[in-house]
Amino acid sequence: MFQRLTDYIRARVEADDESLAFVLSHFKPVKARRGELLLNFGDVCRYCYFTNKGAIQIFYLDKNGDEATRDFVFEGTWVTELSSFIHQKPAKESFKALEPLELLAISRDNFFKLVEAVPQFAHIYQKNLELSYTRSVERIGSFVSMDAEQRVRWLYENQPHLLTRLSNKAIASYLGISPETLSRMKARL
Amino acid sequence: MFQRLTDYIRARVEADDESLAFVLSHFKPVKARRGELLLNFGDVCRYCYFTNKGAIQIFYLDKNGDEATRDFVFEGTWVTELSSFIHQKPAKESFKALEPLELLAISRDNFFKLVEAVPQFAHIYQKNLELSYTRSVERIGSFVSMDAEQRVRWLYENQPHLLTRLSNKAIASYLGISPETLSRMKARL
DNA sequence: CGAGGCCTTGACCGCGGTCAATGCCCGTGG
DNA sequence: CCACGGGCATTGACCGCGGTCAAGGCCTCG
Repeated sequence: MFQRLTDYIRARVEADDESLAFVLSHFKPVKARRGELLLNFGDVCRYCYFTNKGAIQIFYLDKNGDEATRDFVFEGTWVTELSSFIHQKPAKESFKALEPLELLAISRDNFFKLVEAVPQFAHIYQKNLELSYTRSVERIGSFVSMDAEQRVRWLYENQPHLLTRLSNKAIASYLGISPETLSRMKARL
Repeated sequence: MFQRLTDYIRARVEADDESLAFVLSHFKPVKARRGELLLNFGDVCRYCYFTNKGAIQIFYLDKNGDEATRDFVFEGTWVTELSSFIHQKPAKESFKALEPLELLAISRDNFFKLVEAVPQFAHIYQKNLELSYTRSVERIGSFVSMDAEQRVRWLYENQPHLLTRLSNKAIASYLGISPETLSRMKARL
């Protein structure tokens, strides 16, 4: 249950058994079925999750009620609606299980207690913020500087694993294009 | 010269005079003229800047060689190409002075030395990462879930100060639309 | 003054969205 | 075991949002 998170931590920081156990003790296992909503926009995001297994779609609803994907999350990474999580205010995004999920959940208070108390945990948090921010910046760049075809090419070259694991519909909404357009472009490449 | 940064720090953390002076001693003043490039994509981003005065455009070049704006930065905030700054590898973005600039620059090594040595500085860095990431996430949401008109409206409602301070051309490239389209939409609102 | 850049407006066009039809896959129940 | 239904992928036809091109006016700065 905690094996993956243990490996994750040990791969990133030096941690004695006691600190590690202390950190792990603040997480509790959570499961979700395919299609289940982990977070519904409008609700407060009470937890930060470490993903043991599965795939999650983070999305907005556009004016037509269609899902507009902000990001995907897979095993070995974290997921939370940071703004909602930090300030415990209503979330603007929703999380949906695209596959059966095994997660480890930690509450806001416990999370920041660990950040204060365990320097290694603060370090992991900092590195994650840096990485998440850097990825977001790249993604913004793709929207302001590329057209639909260039973004599809970019996905093929930089995130090919997404193509094999996710539905066309999900990928299209991630690229900000319609499923039909993605289908046509795949046929042309 | 250091007044604004001093105020900025004091407003965010408790810091004795000695720590504060220690932090400030790692920054050096930099000026730039309107139109000057602070960073050219392909070069390594050697500094993180605190903006005392002025406005900066962070942009990519699209396939036509036009500027595609990832973000704007004004006095009282930080600017760096984080990925390039951390790993000292070539930057994908460029920075341009839209107004005469007064900056305070700190090198990568000094920056992370302060993060390690001064808890208050680490805290400010963490809060900034959280805020920057949160803003980026919102911006990605605007691209996947809104059309051009909705993004213009969003700008009017959430960032009206941009409209008075920046050229239409710059704002259009920030919204991912052409200057002509922005001009037409402004006429209709 | 003149040159260059920006804003605005009009005319045109093409990328990509929408709508609809078809076929496939797969889960569910008779 | 097969029939049925729902969701997704694909393809074609059509259309509209927004980009491109061009012209004219204005402002700034050399």
